[in-house]
Amino acid sequence: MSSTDSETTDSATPLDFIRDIVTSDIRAGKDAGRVHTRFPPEPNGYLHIGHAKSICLNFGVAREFGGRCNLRLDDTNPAKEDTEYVDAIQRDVRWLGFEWSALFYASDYFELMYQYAEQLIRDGKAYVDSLNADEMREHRGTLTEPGRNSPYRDRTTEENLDLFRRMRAGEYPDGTHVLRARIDMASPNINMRDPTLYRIRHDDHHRTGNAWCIYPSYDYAHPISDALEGITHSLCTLEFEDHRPLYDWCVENVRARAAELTSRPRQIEFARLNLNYTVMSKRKLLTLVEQQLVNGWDDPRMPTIAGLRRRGYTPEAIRDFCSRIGVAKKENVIDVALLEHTVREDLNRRAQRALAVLRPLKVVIENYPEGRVEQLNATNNPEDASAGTRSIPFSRELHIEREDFMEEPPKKFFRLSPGTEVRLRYAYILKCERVVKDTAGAVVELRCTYDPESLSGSTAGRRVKGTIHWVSATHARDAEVRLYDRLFLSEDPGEGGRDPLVDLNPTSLERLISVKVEPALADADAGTRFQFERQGYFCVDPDSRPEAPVFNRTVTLKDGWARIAGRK
RNA sequence: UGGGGCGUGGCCAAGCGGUAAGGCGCGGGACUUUGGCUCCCGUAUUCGGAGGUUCGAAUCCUCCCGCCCCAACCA
Repeated sequence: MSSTDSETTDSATPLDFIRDIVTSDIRAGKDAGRVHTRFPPEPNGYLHIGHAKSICLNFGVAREFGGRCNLRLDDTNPAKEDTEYVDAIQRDVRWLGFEWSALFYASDYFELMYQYAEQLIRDGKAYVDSLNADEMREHRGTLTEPGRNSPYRDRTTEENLDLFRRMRAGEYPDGTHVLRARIDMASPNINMRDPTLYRIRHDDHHRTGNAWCIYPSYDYAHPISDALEGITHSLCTLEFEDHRPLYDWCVENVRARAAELTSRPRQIEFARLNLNYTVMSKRKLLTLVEQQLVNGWDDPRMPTIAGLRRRGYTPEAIRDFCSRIGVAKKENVIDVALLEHTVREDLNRRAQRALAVLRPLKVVIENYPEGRVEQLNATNNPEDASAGTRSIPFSRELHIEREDFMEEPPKKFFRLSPGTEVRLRYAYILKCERVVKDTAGAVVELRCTYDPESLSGSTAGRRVKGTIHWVSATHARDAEVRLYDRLFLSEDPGEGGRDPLVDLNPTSLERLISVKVEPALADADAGTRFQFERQGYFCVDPDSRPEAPVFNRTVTLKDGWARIAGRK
């Protein structure tokens, strides 16, 4: 396996308990020193940032130890799965910078799994049960009481085989029979109380069509898939810890009769990622999409890989995030500020700078000649000299940011107010002489003067406290900007079992439709990222057209002024 | 009242018997034509609690407390 993106930008991956285990396994000569992992998503939704943690772990471990990592679509439940999802999953894994050693589907193994199941029956390790779901639940017992054997538990091998074959042949409707492992109905581990191996589902499968009407359960399909692929370390999340004895049971009992299964994969569990102000379950994300509370799986407010991509996140930032959060067994809730920090850090060194005025306020420079236009020199990226410079037009009428002017400024306000001066970025020092208001008293225009001797870079050496961005009114292009805020107001949406939807942030999306941007911006391709100086990082949305450019705000810049102002 | 896990600063996380790394966040300062970036400095006398072993314990032992997961023919 390999990584398609530069790895040098990622900070060194720290060791964690899983890498410790792999290291000692190699040292002990297990699996002849082979390391083989797999990333096994179910194609029933889009991948999210939590999956990114698993992807980075599985592909990362394989890469670091010279091993392999498969992508396996765990498609054992036709009712929920769809090819749209299998395509999206592959696209997102690749975009994150990983390439699988091999691509498999659990459904590739349906015939083999079926044969193994028949062998289990012949070995007396599985039986067909004809209890319905309710009856099965009653027989299962409770957390503190053992279960009771099903009256069908002691059917003969011949009867079980016959029934199972007829299940496959489609002779029975959904829910009438299941194949169960014969383990121990009194086990203190409920997962070992004769778990279901196969159920009847007369559903078309996205890959196998109508070839099957019985489908293996996760608990049966997963260990066998791992064993068939020669997986050595099967990494999954904590909630499967209780399933490990069953995982081992399947591997052992199937291996005993299947010479081709040479490997004995080991399941290791780690804590899934949780992010504050975010929901992470595919079920909840599906609800947001279906109820149209967001604009699809790739809505920039979604924690999906597709959403983050459209929002302007880079694969490098996401990988860096995943390496910083660590891998452990402790339940965790990562502060979304860490995710934001990793994009800022990445984009700060990569994104070209630009001037854009989100909420324009008109400025007329009374002592600047009418009709005159100067081309001023601007730095494309102060963090990267090779990014070069560009020229931007300056003229008598400008737009500045409304919030950069205050008629009655508080102390420490270093921007524009009546009678004060600011530097116009890359241009001159500007002084506010007069405020023009409409009949309602709202400020509609500023009449200003400039200091012709103060051009940026000149030797005048005069300094003012503040610098603001601007754009020439006659040259500016109009654009739409979409400002995103967190989707949920609560740090823990749905906390205490309430509906997470009541925690939705009603203003998570704000569209600004008359943003003024410097001319060159309008022609940028979808996906291009910029820093709008003093504002944040923005990314050209796929909806963007040259005559109607659209930018998504990826993340704001850190705002020291907001912090100071907020204290008062 | 069963079983499986987990408890180190606000959030993560190293640590594996020799005297608490690092990151994010937060606070202060320097620098600054982005109130960005960068750079300094500060931020756990203590590791869920109580006992015990030891010259020495976050690390070993005992008991206790708290939190999470498991009773789908989901994964």
